[in-house]
Amino acid sequence: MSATMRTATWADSADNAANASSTARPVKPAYVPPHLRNRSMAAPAEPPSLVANDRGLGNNWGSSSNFKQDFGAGRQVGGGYGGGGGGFGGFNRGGAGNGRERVGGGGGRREANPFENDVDEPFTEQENTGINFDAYDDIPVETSGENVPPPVNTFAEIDLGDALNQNIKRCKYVKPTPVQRYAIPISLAGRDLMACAQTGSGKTAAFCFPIISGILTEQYAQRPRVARTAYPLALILSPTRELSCQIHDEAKKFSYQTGVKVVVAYGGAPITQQLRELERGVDILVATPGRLVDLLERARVSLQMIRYLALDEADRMLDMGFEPQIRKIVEQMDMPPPGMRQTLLFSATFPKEIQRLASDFLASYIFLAVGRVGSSTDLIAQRVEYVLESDKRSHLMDLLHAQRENDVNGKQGLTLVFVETKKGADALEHCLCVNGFPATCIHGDRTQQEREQALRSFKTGNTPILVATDVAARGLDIPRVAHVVNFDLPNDIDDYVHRIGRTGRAGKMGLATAFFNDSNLSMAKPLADLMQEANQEVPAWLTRYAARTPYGGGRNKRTGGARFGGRDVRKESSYNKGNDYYGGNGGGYGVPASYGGGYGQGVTSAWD
DNA sequence: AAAAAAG
Repeated sequence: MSATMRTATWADSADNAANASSTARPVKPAYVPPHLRNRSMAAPAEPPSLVANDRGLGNNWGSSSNFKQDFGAGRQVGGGYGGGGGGFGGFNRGGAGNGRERVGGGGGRREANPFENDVDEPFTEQENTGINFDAYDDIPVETSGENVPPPVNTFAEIDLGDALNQNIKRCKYVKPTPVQRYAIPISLAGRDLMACAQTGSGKTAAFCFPIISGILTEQYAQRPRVARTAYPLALILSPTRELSCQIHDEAKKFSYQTGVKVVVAYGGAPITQQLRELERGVDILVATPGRLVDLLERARVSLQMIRYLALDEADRMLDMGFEPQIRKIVEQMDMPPPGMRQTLLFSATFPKEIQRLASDFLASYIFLAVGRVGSSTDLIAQRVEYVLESDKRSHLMDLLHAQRENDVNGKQGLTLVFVETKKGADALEHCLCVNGFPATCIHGDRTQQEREQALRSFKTGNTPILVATDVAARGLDIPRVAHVVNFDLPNDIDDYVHRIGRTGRAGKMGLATAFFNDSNLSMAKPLADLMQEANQEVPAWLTRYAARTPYGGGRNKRTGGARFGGRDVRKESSYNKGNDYYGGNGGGYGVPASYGGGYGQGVTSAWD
């Protein structure tokens, strides 16, 4: 891919300049912005106490390098050290002392301020205030299970600790989202959780807050000191590299100045840097399954100290064939069994396979189902247009052109264009660029660096058009996507729902346009049904196609009633008896009989 | 059939 091929000719010179500078910027997770590099270099003689304050660890503790000095970095401290948490007064308020001393020993590197990057975002809170928080109140939520802790209405009601509360403020979170209102108290109560919710609903914070808070407040046994092996306390698994990066970025914000160390590991990037990060100590490890298995086999990571396990986008991971690797990680390595760890399982859909995973990985769990923020029902306007294959490109450019005319205050709304194949993505991107539309693309054949660069360039608005395969369909939270174009419709209505879910996020309106032609016949009925349910105008021609298409329309999971059939699977399994580490709960897996029929059409349509 | 992910 030559650079010129990806250079837009249409954007004005200022845009081009911005584009060039942005794309030249390295975007690896460990990237330290220049101003921070300068700062740490400019302050070599910074007094230890100031460093300690910076880490939020209280006045008496001294710098981490002092810590090393006083207690010997490589020495086994032994049982007597157990008092360390209290003895260092102020260190996380009586907490995790010895467990995190590896982290403290991390060499006194100054923690980069993860919020500094927010300034780089051209779209600031000014626009974020446009979030329609009232929309949250309409989101349907269901919980089930034994002794479900009541939801909270404000962050203040939850005791997350000062440091975390401050980071919540820095994140400008005003009010917990529905999934946070329910999931945080459940997790803080130590319960396992099976949650049906999508990214964009505030899911990441929902599982990060309790994990960070737990790491800060609980005592942990001394972590073993095997050379070059990292012992994280929490593991967060996600299906794609970009999603792992995104979770890592957020988790770093949430754990800023808490001393809790977050590390990300994923494929496609050089492993050496990740190994170095791991050696510096890790409390929370965010990873894609493949790279983690690699690290486990190299014995560079051990899971024996895991207290928290979170699986994000579990259905997606199964779709991608990760089940063997996930089972290996969770069941066949040295991870503590259910009940000895706290497990949080998140999935946008809830098919049988996920239920089975839940019964295998969770102990006495609480089930939580949350409707989408800005579900297709209300916040996404859906259009379908009949476009011949040969007309798609010019039709897309017409749309993009019209969109440009409509732009208010000079800012180009972001447009995400989904295509079926990687080759198709490259070709369309090239076509758009040649015709003066600033586009980039993301798919699995691009290098990880190119992928991250494309995403960044898109997010910042430098390249307001992103052509993508399904790598970007789920989970990625890209604010300000104004328009999702299904240039090629997927063959599965679920994929369609996920794709259009990239817009209309956080209570803002979104537009989704689909190009339909005779190669999409199998989608006619599911699409028409979905749009109908979402109170969208269904074109008469689509209704006619839908009527003509044989029932079922391909593998249409939405018509299947097997969503909750998994309950039986759970009953059949006898894991329950043997693994009930909670003792008192008598094996209640707690999905109520009433659950199956409990949802309105509009709600299920957002999940299935 | 295509996409994603370990190298």
